Amino acid sequence: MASKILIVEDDTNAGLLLQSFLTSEGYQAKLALNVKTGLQSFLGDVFSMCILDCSLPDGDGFGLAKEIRLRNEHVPIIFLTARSLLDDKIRGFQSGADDYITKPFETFELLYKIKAILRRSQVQVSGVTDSCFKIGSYLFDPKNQTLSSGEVVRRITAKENEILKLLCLKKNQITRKDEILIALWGESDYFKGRSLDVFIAKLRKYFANDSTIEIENVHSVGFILSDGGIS
Amino acid sequence: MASKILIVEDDTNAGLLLQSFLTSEGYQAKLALNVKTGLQSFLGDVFSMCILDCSLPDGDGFGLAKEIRLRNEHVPIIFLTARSLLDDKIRGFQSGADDYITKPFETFELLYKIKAILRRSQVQVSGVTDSCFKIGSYLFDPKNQTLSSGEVVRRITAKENEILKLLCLKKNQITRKDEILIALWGESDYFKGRSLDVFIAKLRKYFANDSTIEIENVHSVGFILSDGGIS
DNA sequence: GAAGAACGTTAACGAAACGTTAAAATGTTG
DNA sequence: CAACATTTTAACGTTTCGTTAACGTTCTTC
Repeated sequence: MASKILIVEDDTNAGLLLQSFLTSEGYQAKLALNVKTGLQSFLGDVFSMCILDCSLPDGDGFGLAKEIRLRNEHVPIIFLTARSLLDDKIRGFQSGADDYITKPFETFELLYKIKAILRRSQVQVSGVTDSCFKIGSYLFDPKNQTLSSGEVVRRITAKENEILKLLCLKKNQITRKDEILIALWGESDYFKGRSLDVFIAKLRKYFANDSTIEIENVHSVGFILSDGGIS
Repeated sequence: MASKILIVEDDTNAGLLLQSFLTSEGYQAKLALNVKTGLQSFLGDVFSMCILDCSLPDGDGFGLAKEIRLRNEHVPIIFLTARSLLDDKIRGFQSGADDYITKPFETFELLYKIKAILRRSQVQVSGVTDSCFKIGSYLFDPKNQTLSSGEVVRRITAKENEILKLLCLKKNQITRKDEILIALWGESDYFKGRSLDVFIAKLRKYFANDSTIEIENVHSVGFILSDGGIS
């Protein structure tokens, strides 16, 4: 699975160029144009690395780095500095950055830096990344039993967690009812079935804000979790 | 315990200057003047990081880096390049370097790079080494069984220590209850579980002064130690 | 379109889990 | 063994979660 990299850069030209370069190198690059959407993007997915411009229209990269650090202690952060001012570099490192690169930069230089940093942080990320599901605007972390949307993190119960995990493993496909019942209760009778219905209702409520997410029922067969978007 | 840094640099002036600077910053710096003594030094001790000059009298830093990599997959390597040639940088990264810095350099810039790289490589081995954990405003030293806040040092008991260590290793993540029970008692029954609850209550009391620290319960699953950061 | 089965949702109940304090048991040290 | 520290058990109040019941809606079949 390709590493996801978040780019926050207000210069659209430079941003798109960087994005297409990283994509061509086998990464999955997401571009945001300001602090606000940058943070939103960060909260809405799991990234292996962030590349932040120092100066942004609605603030600066340093503040954004701190916000990101608050939420994730380990994700590597690289700064893009227009000037090679020592002061900028130091501010970057103090905000929790791992490295910086001065514009204009040689793309291969950036690529090698990215590789070096990812190599070092891979062990860290791999444990968390593979276990997260993106469901519409929500992020589901079955390991921690959390369902987060932007700033809001909701901790769900063990049973809800197990059911949602099964639904996610077959996203956009039918998850058979008896399959869930056997997996969670070890047996499949009328009452367990009703219990499952209650849990489905609860999950639907959690996703009520996002109209693209649906848990459809397939009569007397099972349920389908679907979100309109591309995962 | 100071981090040991190996410097391999043939320009004695620059080498000594760098050595004394790093020493003044609290590191333990060893200086070697060529590839041969550099490798000897590396093999004769354990270093947290290597800083290599590109051009050396009896070879170059790239070859040395490869030799070092052969023996240690993980030790961070920083190159000093006289020129800012892209080619040199790429050769450096290909030899397994983590970063480079062009001479003449601002010492503080190097210092921050060193800090950033050490921070990242320390996290990796944190599961192995019994280093200290930072928990909010507290410092937890599992080796000495101490929990200190400012001037105040409290010695905690063996069981408290073990439990807190497990929680710290998974900070902001769920530590499963049965995992703790098996690790400490070798079995997981009702009474051991109640005992664990008592210890959790004690730990909570120790952290009562710092409202950012929480030991949350995840019903029938386990506990989460968190200090302000959002998981 | 009528009847029965399956589903959607809400609320209430009770069992199990948890939080905390104190006392009893166990271990340690001089 | 005596004084002390540590751990376990007991006890009691509080919280949480899963199940069930109840009632309404939708779907399927004849």
